[in-house]
Amino acid sequence: MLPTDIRERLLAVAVGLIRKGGLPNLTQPRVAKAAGVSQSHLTYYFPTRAHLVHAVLKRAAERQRAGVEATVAAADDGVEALVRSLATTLSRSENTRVLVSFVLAADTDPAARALFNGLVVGMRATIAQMLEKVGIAANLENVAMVHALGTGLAILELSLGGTAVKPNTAATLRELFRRLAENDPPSAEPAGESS
Amino acid sequence: MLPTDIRERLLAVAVGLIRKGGLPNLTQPRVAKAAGVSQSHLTYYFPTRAHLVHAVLKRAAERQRAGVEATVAAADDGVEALVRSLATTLSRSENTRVLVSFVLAADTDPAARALFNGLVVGMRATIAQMLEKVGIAANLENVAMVHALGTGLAILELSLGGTAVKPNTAATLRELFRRLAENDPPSAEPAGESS
DNA sequence: GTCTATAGATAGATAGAC
DNA sequence: GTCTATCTATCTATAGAC
Repeated sequence: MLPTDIRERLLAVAVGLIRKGGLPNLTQPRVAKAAGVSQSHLTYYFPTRAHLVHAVLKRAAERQRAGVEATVAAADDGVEALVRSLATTLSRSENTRVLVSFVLAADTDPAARALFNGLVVGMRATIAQMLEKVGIAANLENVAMVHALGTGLAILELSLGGTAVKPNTAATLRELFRRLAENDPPSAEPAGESS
Repeated sequence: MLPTDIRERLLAVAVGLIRKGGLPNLTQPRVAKAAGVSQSHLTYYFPTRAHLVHAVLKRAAERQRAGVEATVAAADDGVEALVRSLATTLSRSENTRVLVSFVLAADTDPAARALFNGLVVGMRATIAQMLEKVGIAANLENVAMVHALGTGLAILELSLGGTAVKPNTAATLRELFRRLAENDPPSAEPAGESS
């Protein structure tokens, strides 16, 4: 019941709206109504929609990271457990709607882009931990590959789910991990790679 | 100057709006204005916004496919040429905004989902051609992997472009192709692979 | 801090003349 | 086929009382 209690509830409600209907679903009237306050009271905490979106995405990013971090634990039980846990996380539409919201916001708002930046840095760190746990080199190339593949799979799951061409997320992840594990460390050419 | 001339112009204008500002940028007043017709005349051709979106995405999908198919030609010059061509295509924000528009529309509209379905089928066929040209097995696993990775890279380019954490799209593609080329065909279990 | 009320903008859609 | 005009709904934002 702190003074910030309502602010917290507003954020929680707003994150829920994004998770259920994406960024287009995040409107001030809807947030206010779902939180049980007047619309102008929402404005009291978040003067403009941009403020609201920024705060909500920040909050959503934390939740998103927590979700992926939870799957790190699964890596303790080996690659197959990790694959399954990851596939489950990537298949959740709610999570991907948050991702897409970031993409939309980042495309038009530099502040949102910076936020997404931070989320990505965190994601990469988490992915690096995963790879180490299952004995795959956690270098930049491998982390980038897993990150990009995971991103793509999540997007495809969201927009193809329930159709005939729906991606086999678990199988694709399994394949990638197999190849990353089998290969020698990505051998740089004679001169070596800089970045 | 066919009777369908204006309809075509409307579609062309609408695709441009999506490529420049994504689906949120596609509004009826804007399409009508940019095409130089009245808003109600737009309605004459596309009675509702859903009709418009459907027609526009269909048109955009053709353009999208054509873009990726153009990169197939690059595969004739070897993997490195293909990698560069692909990376360029995936880095174009305009192309990715079309992709994101499909994702958004598909998430709420079954008709859009079906359209995206068709686009994906075409994409996969094109990717299979690419792989064959550069001597990589064009099986389902490899095609799915390239498709998902490309999708993820495009998304990350759009939302991280110009930042410190921007993905190295070409390098990541190169890495994947290297690994796909090196590995033996994804050995199926004893029984062999069916489809 | 919290509200009611409302202004101002824009979008989607319809009516009806030419 | 093409237009003007308008209706309705929704959203963002502000004013001002308590």
